Amino acid sequence: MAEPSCFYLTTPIYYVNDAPHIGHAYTTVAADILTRWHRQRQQDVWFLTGTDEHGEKVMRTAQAQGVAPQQWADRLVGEEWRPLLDLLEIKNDDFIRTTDERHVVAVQRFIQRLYDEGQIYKGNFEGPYCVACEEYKLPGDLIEGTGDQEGQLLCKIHGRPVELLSEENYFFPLSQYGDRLLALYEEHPEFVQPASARNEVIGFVRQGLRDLSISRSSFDWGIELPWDSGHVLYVWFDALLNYATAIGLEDADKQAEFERIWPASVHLVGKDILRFHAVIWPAMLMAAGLPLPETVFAHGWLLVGGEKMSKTKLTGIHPREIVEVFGADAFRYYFTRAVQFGNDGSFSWEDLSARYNAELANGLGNLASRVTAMIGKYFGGALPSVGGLTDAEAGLEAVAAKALADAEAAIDRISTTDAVSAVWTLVDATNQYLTEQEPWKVAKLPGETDESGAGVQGGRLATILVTAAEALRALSVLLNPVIPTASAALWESLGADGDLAAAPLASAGSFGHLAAGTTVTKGAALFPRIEEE
RNA sequence: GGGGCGAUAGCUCAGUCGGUUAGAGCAGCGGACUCAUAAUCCGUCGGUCCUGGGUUCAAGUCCCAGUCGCCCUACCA
Repeated sequence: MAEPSCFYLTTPIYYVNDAPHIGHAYTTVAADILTRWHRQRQQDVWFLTGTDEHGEKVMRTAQAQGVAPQQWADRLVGEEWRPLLDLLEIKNDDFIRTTDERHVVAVQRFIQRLYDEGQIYKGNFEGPYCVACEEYKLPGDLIEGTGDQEGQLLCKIHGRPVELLSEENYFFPLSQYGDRLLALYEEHPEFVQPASARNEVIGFVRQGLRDLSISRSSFDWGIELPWDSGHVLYVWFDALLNYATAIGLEDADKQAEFERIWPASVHLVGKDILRFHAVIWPAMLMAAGLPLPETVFAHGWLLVGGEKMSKTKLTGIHPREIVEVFGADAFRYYFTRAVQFGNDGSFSWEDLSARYNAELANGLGNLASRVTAMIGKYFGGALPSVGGLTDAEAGLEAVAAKALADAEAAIDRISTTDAVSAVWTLVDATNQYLTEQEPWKVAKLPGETDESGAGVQGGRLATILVTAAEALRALSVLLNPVIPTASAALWESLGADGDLAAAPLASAGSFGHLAAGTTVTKGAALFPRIEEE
């Protein structure tokens, strides 16, 4: 695969029906880690997130709260969705709302163009409608009535007879795209990832596609069809277009920007909305003659107590609950490390707490602490000059090189979990290196310290501590995409040169970057131990 | 009804193309060490790879049938 000129990654736009939970945060964090990683490679990156605000559900929720839909959306975006980004240290380049003027205008132009080209037709949608559900049902959602209701079809959920209703709608001929979509999946196996998601999509498309009703006339909270003000656009058709409208689709003034950024490198989605992204979205783009995204990546769910987290089952957890106790870095680290990206994974407070203490506090935090403390103790906080290197130093540097290479490869296959695992080998190897080299004992050997007890430049003690400090420098670069706050603190305490964000990722694969004489300070604990409450 | 995913150590999970004695982390147990956030390091205990068939020189891995769990089936990451 050719390296794209711009790494363009999107999260789904989140439905403003309710406040975020850790599942939404999980997606956003993964997206942030991937884009920060590419930026650390000094690559051109664009990272988009935002909110999906139209549709019947938002309208109803707003009504229930006694406010206009726009007010409701404004409130949730202002009080919940935007603050979530700050809470989690998300570094997005843009935030689009489907109620943004730029989006509405571009969507109308886009849909008008398809209409003018004859790619949208008017038809009758007729089907069994459940009044209680307020929606059309599929044959599979119905059961045969018995007794008094013999011969009637009943809604599976409500057990009451459905009515045959018809509605005049506009349709997108999705059924015509089946073959082209299957060819796409075949020719570009990377288009839908992971493989399990790809199989699911292929199986679904092989069953045959139905044309998609893309307008609604029963409510008005949506984007009006420009040629028929009695209809609003189906919310998914509206929502999917955000990925393109945000960067200038259908905007003559932003043509250059659009061409620079599009197509998307990765659309990150939860597996529940995979079909929209892997079936409808490419079909829409094909209809418009636009280049297709490279990859739609479906990740798994966070399970609580073995089940998909859900508000209705009271297992929804607000990200704030975790961040307030453990911090944003820990949130970002934990979900990345503990849940294999692409699979479902269990969340529990016990596991979070255990990993925080074992890996962040005892592993990385304590390592930083012991190294900076010894440089303070033996060298007054001034990094000494190295002496002769042994196999042990070369060995540790080799671990750093391999950690970098493995992590890079993992990021390229969108496995943030594997990337962090690879990086962590350097944390473990450095702790091990110190245990084996025993600098505290070396400090007592003759010739390693002068009369005042200060370490000697270029001695064995100096070499060990500089090597450990170099490993820490590499770690702060490698971990910057994952735990930016702690990485910055570590970088700072090492007195490393320049801006951490500007430190090329490649520099983490080798030692010798810290200048002798650099001031090393033992700062506050990166991850203070959190005792059980 | 149709479809997908999963089941591997007490817990959470890896396991590539079928290939030696099935791995990691945590928890447990034993030891070493004292620079450090009661930390770190080493060793060790621990498995009916869901069940039953099949293919194969060889199956956690492939095929068939089943059990259990979760989910999708067109508006929840």
